[in-house]
Amino acid sequence: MSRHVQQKITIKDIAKLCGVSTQTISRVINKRPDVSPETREAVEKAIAEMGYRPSALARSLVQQRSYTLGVITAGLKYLGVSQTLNGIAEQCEVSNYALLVKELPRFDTLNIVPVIEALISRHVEGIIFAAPELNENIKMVQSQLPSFCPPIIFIKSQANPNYTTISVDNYGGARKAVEYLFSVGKRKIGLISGPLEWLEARQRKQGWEDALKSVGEPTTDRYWAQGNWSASSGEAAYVELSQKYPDIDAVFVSNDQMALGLYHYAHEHNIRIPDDLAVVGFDDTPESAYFTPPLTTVTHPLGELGILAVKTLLTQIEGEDPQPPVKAITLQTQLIVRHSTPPPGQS
Amino acid sequence: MSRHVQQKITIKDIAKLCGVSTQTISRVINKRPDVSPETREAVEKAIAEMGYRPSALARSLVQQRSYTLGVITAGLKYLGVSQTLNGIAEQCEVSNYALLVKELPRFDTLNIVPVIEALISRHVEGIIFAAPELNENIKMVQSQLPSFCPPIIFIKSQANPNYTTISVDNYGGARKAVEYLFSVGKRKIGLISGPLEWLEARQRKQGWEDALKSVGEPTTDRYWAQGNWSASSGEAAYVELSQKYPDIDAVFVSNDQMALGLYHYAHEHNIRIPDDLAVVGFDDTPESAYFTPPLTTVTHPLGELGILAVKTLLTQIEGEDPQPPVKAITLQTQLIVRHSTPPPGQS
DNA sequence: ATCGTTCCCGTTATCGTTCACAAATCATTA
DNA sequence: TAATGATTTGTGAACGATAACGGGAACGAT
Repeated sequence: MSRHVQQKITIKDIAKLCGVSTQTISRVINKRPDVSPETREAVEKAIAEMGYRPSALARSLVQQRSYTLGVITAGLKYLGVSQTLNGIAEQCEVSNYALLVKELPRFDTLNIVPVIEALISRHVEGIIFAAPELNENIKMVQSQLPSFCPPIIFIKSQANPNYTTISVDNYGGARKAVEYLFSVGKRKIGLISGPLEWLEARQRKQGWEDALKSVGEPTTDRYWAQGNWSASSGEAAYVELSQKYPDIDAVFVSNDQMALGLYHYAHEHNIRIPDDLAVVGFDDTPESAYFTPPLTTVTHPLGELGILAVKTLLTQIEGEDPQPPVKAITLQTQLIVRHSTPPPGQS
Repeated sequence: MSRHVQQKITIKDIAKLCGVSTQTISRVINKRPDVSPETREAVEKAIAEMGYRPSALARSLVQQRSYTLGVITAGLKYLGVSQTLNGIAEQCEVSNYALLVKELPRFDTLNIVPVIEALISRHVEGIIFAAPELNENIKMVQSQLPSFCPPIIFIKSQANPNYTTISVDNYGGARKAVEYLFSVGKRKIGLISGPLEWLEARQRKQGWEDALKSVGEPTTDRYWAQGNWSASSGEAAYVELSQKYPDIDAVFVSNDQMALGLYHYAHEHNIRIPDDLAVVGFDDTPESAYFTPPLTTVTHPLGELGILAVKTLLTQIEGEDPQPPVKAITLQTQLIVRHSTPPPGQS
């Protein structure tokens, strides 16, 4: 089998060509001061002419540093995950680290040992676990981590005394959404949640519950239906809600796509938004501003999440402290009021 | 600075522990037959107990094979790119290759030498260039490729005698869309294109032009406005079209998001879709089925694109032929008729 | 003339693994 | 009995680079 091995040019070739030792070449490559200007120039010329590229692999081996991070994702094809990955990738470029991506076959893949091992065997210096927390997957992962594991950060998962986590304030975002609906006079505020296996879905649900409780309209498990994040499930969930609770006058929908499904149904059945039914989404996808009517929604700083994960990881890796403190970072959300809800102050 | 070097366990530690040579350990790891059952068992036990993981780095170095692919992307935060990346990542997992991701700072980054070098220095065995073709970027890239470069595949770029390309039949998809609009009685069929710097935008525009020409309704550069793929630009482009050509009765919009922008305007101005204005999009995003009315659109097999890229690359890498033939693969699209156009047969 | 610096460069060992080959052990056959 | 073969194991070099150390040359100062 041809490996396209293409007779690599190594540091030795350059050394021979220049009539100096490999060490001198190494010094030039690494821009060390102790090389005479003439030698340096000659070496640089040879490097350029031969098209020599130092091997990061060999360097990693001897230096015991790979300048590589690993990220574990699931559901890359969905917008949320990929936006976070985008943040991670961008920050890696900025910080000059390479990025190794492992995609899990499913959201709730439990046996991640081979995945972690693949990363460790490639000497990543840190790992970002960017698959969503659902069921007990994170616990499983944590229990499976090998004893010698590089620093690892969990994105979007519950704070934990042993591991650094970076998440979005789903709870607060949901509360803001519901409190706003209340402030504009809505009283029968339903919830279309994501699948409750998902931590994010539970957190948003809790925000909805607590918001209503705090204004004296407890839900007692009513006015609630569950979707699976997809538009079609959002539509189905609303059908369920409107049948069970015909007096519903607002819905907090756990993501924008399900809200779109709801819109679809509303348009077909002449339900006026926001007059008959106010709607608040979650995620602030770029499209949501162009729904009809434009969707009031909660921002979800997915890209920042990734950027911050890399930055945090790098401070751990490059920091002095061999046992850096565990942090639990939470990013705040923001309510974007558009026209699927009455304007502020109205009630 | 702490590197968390964590006194790695190496093959030597295991060898010492078992009282055999490292070579024997290597044989066990690689499941070679020439080890006695007892030794093998003892070694396996030691490996498990010590939590030893072979170093893929060291292995890559000596074997001159890294089992790693590199992918160069731009605009990961957009759904299209990330779906392709998803396909690539999935197929890499299946084929047991690692994946190194480099994200370009901009779509039209011209100097990609450092990016390619970063990949080569990490000994990737193949490269997938998955940034869209716009302006002359691909030519630039190709002219910059170092003489010793692993096999490279260009996704979504023009066929080329020197490099393997994998693309989607944008032209054919556009033709199908326009021909369908014509077949249901629309005659003044406009185009909202993407930025013409993008090859994909040009190809779709060409499909629109040729389709109209072939039915005797040449456009002579009329009935056309340009957007930038975003919903807001789609809205603006339609405003322009409808003012210049008030008799317009259909639009082929180059992606679903711009179509959403158009919808937004249409709803606000009581333009009935499809009666007053038929609309066809492109991409078949999951949301498009939940637009009001559900959008007729053209499928865009982005995930397949990635899967195929990896498979093709691997046959080149693992194949016998040191100079595998250049291929130009084109994936077909499909028109999905929903309710933003009249049903078939009507005219 | 001797010494100490500074500057420049080379030597040797090392990172963790595999390859090619050699050597040892044991059983089998002439 | 010795030779043959099969099985199992070890040895040294190599992959491509860097770290640590040492040595020679040139210089000024004593």
